[in-house]
Amino acid sequence: MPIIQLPDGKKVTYENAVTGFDIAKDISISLSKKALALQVNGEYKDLDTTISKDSSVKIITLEDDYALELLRHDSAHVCAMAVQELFPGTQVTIGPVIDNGFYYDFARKEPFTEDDLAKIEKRMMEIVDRDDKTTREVWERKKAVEHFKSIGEHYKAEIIDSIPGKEEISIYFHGKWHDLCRGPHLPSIGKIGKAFKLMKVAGAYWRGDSNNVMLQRIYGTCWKTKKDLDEYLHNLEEAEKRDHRKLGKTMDLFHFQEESPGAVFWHQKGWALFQTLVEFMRKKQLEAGYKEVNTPEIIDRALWEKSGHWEKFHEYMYTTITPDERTFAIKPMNCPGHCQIYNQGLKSYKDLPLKLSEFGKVHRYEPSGSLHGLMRVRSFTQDDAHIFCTEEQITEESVKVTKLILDIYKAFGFENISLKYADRPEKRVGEDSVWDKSEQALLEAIKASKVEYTINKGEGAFYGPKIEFVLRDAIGRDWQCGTLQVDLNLPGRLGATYIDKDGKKKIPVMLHRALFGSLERFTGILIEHYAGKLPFWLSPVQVAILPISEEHHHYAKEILNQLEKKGIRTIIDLKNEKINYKIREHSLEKIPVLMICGTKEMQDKTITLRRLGQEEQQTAKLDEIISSLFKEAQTPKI
RNA sequence: GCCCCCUUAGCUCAUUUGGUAGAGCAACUGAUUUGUAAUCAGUAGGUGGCCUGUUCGAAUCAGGCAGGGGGCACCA
Repeated sequence: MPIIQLPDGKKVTYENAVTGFDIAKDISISLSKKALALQVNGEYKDLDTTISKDSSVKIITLEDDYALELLRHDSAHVCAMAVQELFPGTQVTIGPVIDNGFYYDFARKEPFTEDDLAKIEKRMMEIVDRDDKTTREVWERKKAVEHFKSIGEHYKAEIIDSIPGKEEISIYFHGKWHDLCRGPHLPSIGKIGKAFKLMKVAGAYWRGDSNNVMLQRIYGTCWKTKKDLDEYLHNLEEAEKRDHRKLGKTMDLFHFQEESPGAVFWHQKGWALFQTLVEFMRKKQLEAGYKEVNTPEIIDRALWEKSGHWEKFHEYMYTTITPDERTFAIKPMNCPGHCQIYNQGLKSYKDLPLKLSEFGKVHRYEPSGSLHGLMRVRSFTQDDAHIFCTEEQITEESVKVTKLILDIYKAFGFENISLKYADRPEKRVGEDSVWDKSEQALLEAIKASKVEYTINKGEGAFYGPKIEFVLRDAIGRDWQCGTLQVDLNLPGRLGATYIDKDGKKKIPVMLHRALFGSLERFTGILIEHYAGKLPFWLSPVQVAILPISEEHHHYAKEILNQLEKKGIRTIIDLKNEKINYKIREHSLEKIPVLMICGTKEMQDKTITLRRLGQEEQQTAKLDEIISSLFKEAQTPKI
């Protein structure tokens, strides 16, 4: 006699065990038609699940958020069905739900082509029309393994083998087609509707391990309605428009070329932006008590052996052999260099914390397939610093670093920031007592920042725990930028010491920290965040002066002169073109301020100003406008 | 690094099955001297990523290399 409690608090007593479908039907016929699945005592189940014990039950319909997951999961199955109908002999592996859709990994010798994708999608539509009923069976493990082996599904058999003994092996049938699956699923395939689309084929390693064979992954997107699907596709197009690689070209900021893969050729405008960032960071760091230094790009292999980098990372290091047959490595990190500076002269506890910062250009031979515009390069500038301090100072310094990073991010309009905290991994160096202290210190820093955080258990570096700073951009993408790591290893290896109060030599703790990480990458993030429409202070060209006709050229040049005196980055357009043309051209270049001058302005010593993306104009006295733009050009206060 | 795809004028892109390339914008020249997102006309511009092969003939077919793109793996 199960008593079913519904979300509105109502309790219904049944004589016998009931299915979710029965419950829905008892509530209303319309609900039974809309019902997709169940939530029984918080767990999601199939609609036809039999309930024999007292339970609280919610009927899931398209209105629930969870419905989207069901739709996407079923779409993955339909994709697999379509593939196996069209390409017999293809083995299925896994097909989970992901953000915005699903994927399914297949094992097949011949690659899927773009045309195949269209065919598969068409077949999926037909399968949806067929509207096969879904049923669930629980199989005995051995039988399941043998069955899947017998039909040539070796990957499935392997998956079943690896499922923990306690769990039951559930097989879902959509008509004749069946798959090992945890579920739950929609009562019938037709319920997924047609708001889905296959997006792309890609390679993916079996079980995510690069030692394994490569499977073919088909990605798809799936939504509740056609409108949602269209909106998603539209958003993708919009995101493409702000791609920094595209904008970098059209805005004349930088380029790459094949002779130096993964290294940026900064054009004048891109470099102006880059330098503005550096200036800003330099100012903020000096204010925060950092001492800026600079260390060699190329250092003898021996030092990298001592620091441990050679052993762990030499395949990612560029090296060079000089005519005197010495092997040098081009620095992939700045920390050993900073340790050398620290080591000059005897340090006292009174010198700590010592904060050495550097805009250090580092080179890492990243795997070719990982390169991606400015976001992942082989040669980049870190806004790096190392804080040498005592164990007791870790907390205070970590709090300061966290605050500095958060403040700086906010200056760029990144309000949505989260932290990832990673604690001790299995393989590590250092005393557990020091790990206790370091982890504690980082956690305190996080709590003091009052920002949302997640814990990555066991994901810390072998030399210490770390915090990673993640910011969310204007279109909701997350970027991991800043990092703060406690290092219990390197100072000892490189012989860093200080004399403590008791007169004894001790090894300092080193905090590695980067605010943006790679300045190249951060520039890319900024370009995409602002969709190329950089704020005035960052814009490589801040003002374009557009005279109406030739008789206004003289006045325009006078304005240019005054703006340049104030350090405002200005161009003047003396082309023999109509004002419409000039406005269009410089708007497309995303110059934030256009100054138009004609006869009126020339007579009144005024200027007409038009801001990017706005149609309204503002006419005012020249000196007023210049002084207000000068203020706007200053780096933001934090 | 691995899988798939791509590489044609400065940029964006055409050239259907092999018969040695074409447009728009940009550039240049001339006319026009213009009031808030493209004035008109003309000129010039290409070893079709690179190499090798098949063929009477290759942008087109095959092989190799490089770079790029989408993923996977990697990211001290």
